[in-house]
Amino acid sequence: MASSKAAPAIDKRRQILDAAVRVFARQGFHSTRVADIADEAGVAYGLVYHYFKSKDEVLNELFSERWSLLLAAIEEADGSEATPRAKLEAVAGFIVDSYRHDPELMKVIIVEVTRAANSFGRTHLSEIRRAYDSIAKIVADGQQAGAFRRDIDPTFASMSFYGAIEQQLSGWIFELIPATDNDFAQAKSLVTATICDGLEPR
Amino acid sequence: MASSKAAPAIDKRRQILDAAVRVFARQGFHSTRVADIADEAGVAYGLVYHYFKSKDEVLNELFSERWSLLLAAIEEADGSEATPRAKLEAVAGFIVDSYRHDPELMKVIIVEVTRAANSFGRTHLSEIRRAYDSIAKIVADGQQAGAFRRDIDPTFASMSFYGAIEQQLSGWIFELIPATDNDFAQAKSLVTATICDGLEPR
DNA sequence: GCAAACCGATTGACTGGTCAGTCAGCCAGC
DNA sequence: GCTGGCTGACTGACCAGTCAATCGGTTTGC
Repeated sequence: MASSKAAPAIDKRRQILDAAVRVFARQGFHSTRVADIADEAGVAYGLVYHYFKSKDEVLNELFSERWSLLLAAIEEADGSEATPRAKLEAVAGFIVDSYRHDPELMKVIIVEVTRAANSFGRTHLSEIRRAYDSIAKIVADGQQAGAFRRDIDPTFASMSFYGAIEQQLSGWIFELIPATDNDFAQAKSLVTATICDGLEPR
Repeated sequence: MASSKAAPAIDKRRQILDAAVRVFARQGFHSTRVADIADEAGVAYGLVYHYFKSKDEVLNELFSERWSLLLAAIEEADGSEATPRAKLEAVAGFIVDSYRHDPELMKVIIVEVTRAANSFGRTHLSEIRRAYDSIAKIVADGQQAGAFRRDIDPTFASMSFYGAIEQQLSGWIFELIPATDNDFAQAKSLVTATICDGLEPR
């Protein structure tokens, strides 16, 4: 082969993960056979089990890789000097950009984990919760600083904010609403505008 | 037996549907065996196939029964003389009450259909979309009437509104947030307050 | 009245097909 | 010639859906 020395092991592992994203996005986790992943990756069936304990572990790895980035992004926004509103906008922006950058991966994460209460959602509940909690903290600090009204529970606001964004992504995933670069750009500011300013005129 | 003439057929069918809700809610659709449904309903395995073409059809029936009520409720709200904001509040109220009244059924519908893009979501996409569209219409009419600002796309607002509510239900379903009668009552008004007034003080 | 034919509801053992995961060995590079 | 990444045929378990048989109530014929 062309590549001679660099550990091919890591390449193959990555190859399998990337292939899994494509196949999971196309067929969904449940109707994906391990053979489909191996085929898509161009490796032998058994190699999947060389790198991963099970089919589940492939999905777990995909989720954890990405979710940790999201958690880091939220915490970075929270730690910044920006206004609470700008912090929320940064979070929304990160999520939208994640989708723009790799829609298939985000589709898999949302459809198979985040929204799958009975299967993988259970497994990753604590990681998912951490995201909600961090967003709630941004809101609570905003209330403390007088930037947000105090009669809305921060946890509640956090769920609404995250729910609104995820529903947008779902709309794109389901192809219920158009998903052009322009829509992505709009979504970032509109989510924040809706949640912070409200639908009623000021 | 005590009951003599009334068709027991219909009872058994209902019995199977009700049992299916419980089992689906407990184990999820995918890890539910048809035998589990039959056992829970106290009927023979084969009877499930007497009343339903397949395991899928049981879930389809459960979804359609409930979703048609939701669509009717949204359209009734839309047709009323209330303010746009009150219409949204009525929709939120209906959904929250649905959960309060039968959390297991709502759990099944949300987890297995509404949020399952790759399986049943696909099948029922047009029914789901109809709900989003009806909510968008309420928003659009509100904009027309000057009650809502016009720089937020009605489809976008509809997704945010519905997403915020569904995320609340998900929080209850996942047991991430408390679900007392008081929380239900609060949620109804807070969703509308958040979406219509926004987080920032007026 | 009564029995026989009838018929839909009900039963549950069985089958065919599907896959996740195993494992015995191959071979490329050192 | 050894090591470990790599191969893919194989197996055991699982389960949706089938179907032949039974049950129990109703109708028909006399």
